[in-house]
Amino acid sequence: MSIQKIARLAGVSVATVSRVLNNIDTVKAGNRQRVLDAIKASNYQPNLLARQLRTARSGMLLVMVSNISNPFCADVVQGIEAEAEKNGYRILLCNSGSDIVRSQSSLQLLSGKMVDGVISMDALSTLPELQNLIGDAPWVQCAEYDDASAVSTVGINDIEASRFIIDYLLQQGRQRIAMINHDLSYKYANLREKGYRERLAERGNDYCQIRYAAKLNYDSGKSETEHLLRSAEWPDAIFAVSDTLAAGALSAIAAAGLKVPEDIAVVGFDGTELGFITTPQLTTIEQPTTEIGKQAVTLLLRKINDPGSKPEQSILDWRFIQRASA
Amino acid sequence: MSIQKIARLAGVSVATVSRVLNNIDTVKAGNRQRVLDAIKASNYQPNLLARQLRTARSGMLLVMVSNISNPFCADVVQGIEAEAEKNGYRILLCNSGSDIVRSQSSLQLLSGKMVDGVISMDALSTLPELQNLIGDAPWVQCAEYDDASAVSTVGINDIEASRFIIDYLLQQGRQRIAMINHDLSYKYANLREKGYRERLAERGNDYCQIRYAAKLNYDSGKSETEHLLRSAEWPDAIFAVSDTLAAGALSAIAAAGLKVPEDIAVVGFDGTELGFITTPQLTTIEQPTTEIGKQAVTLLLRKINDPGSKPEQSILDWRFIQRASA
DNA sequence: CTGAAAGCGCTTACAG
DNA sequence: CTGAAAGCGCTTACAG
Repeated sequence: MSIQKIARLAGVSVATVSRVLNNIDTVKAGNRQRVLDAIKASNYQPNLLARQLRTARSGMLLVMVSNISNPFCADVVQGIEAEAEKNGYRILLCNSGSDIVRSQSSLQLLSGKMVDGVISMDALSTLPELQNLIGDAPWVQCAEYDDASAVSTVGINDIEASRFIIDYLLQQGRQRIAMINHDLSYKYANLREKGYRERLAERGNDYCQIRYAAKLNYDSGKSETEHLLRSAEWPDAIFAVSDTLAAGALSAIAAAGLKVPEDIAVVGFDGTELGFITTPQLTTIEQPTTEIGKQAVTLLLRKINDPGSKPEQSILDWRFIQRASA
Repeated sequence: MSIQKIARLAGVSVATVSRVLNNIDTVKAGNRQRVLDAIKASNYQPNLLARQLRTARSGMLLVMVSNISNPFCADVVQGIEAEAEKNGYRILLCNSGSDIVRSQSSLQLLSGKMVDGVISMDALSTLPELQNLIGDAPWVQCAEYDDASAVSTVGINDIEASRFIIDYLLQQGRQRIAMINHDLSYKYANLREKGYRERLAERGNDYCQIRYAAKLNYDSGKSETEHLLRSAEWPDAIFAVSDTLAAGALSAIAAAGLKVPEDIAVVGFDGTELGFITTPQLTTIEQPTTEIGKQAVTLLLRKINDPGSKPEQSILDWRFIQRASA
């Protein structure tokens, strides 16, 4: 079923059908009605491929996340969706699983003109293989950074947040603060680790133990904590870079027969709903999650509408939330 | 940058460039190399819109979920992705938020030929507005059913699982079993409620209280439980149709100063990781989550490759998991 | 082994 | 207010 057949059915030209489809009001009422009738009668649906090929505009934004199971990601996506919708854009979500082949395949949607721009929450900038797929297409990094700053980014000041946590834990009298970090290919992981190391050094504390979680989930948090508990010198506090990891840490600690926060304090990161579900509830850094998503869309649309505009860096505020775990 | 320009650069016809792009091996080595060089030199990326318009095949599957924040959905999606990837397909995820306008917009990807088929985890079949968008395009309902059975479905036997839970709770001596269900526009919600009602009636138990959660999340579970606790006759057991709701129930019960399972037993549904995170850990029904996703893809591809084939209903096994909450 | 040409289904100046 | 025609960027018989 094509515009051709509708035109034939309605006894008008394809141009007129197209005008009706696009709500161009120069069409005479009678003709409009006949087209509308023909469309209804034949259950015609316009071919988006043809339309977008012609107009070179898709109205779709690609969102690449490494892992939708992480509630933080899901919350950011919600912000993205809300703002995109408000501006007449639709979201396509791709779960990269941090897999380069899958990321590559997703980005073909961009280079292949199926989407108008991309918001990524993954460590793409470290992957030169992907650069030529992105080219200078509209792109913003969300809750992650790009060193070259050739791309717009939105996030929080990770170093400061990290330093704040260390200060807080030291103030509570903790002596041996361990960190459960994410893969260092993520820039935010570097920054949070920097804050951790710097602040401990400044305070003359030389206990420093860092584990790197393969994934930001409960299981990784649990097994990395088990590692920490097997080490010679136990930590008396754990700073996990995501609430999901922190939830895993709590489990491991409980399974070892230890108490939180008495024996070991645990601090999470993100401020997701998980912080209410765990026992004890999580002390954590709250990110302005949906706001990050909204801001990302704003920056992306600015770039789409004015391709010549300069990349922008947007830094939003975080908030420390004290609950029972530390 | 188009195939035309590459052809000009390489001094061959567009047909030859196309052949190189599609790995058709009739191209003479010299020409192939010149095309490859031209592609590299100009960082050419094929336009997917044009290709797919021409071939009428996209290699993409649309997955519609009502809420990616639900870990059950995320797990099913993982199964879908794995199986799709194995068959050379790529996934596009759309988060409908149970919003009809958004669902409609997503389904245009199907009617607009941008994807080859759709797997939905949402209650679409109850929405006649969407039927004409789907038409007879390849479609499978995942963890949800269609009465007309004009569509393939994959899921578990919800009635049986529900009856099992009731039996278990009665056996434990529970007298007043309440249910926190989801919106009845979901067929699975109907089935589980049917199991609940039927079994209670069969056992001569006439306490029956049902709350309907607006969303399958922690917050809804919590507030519906608060409602239950305000009612005249408190339940001594709560059957929640998802682990997320059950997690909310646990919070509300703890906040009311009551103990689980001593005062109130709680049973969840799905068998997600959340069941390990809550305190106490959740007694729940485990669904074969990733398997459901894989099976959905299998059925969908069968339909795509043989459009004339009949819809199939696939019923997988569930498992009762006893943990501390009931 | 290769190229000219048709065509996928749209939109959009342009002319009337 | 409307239609004929060009063209978006590909693929694919067809002829050579």
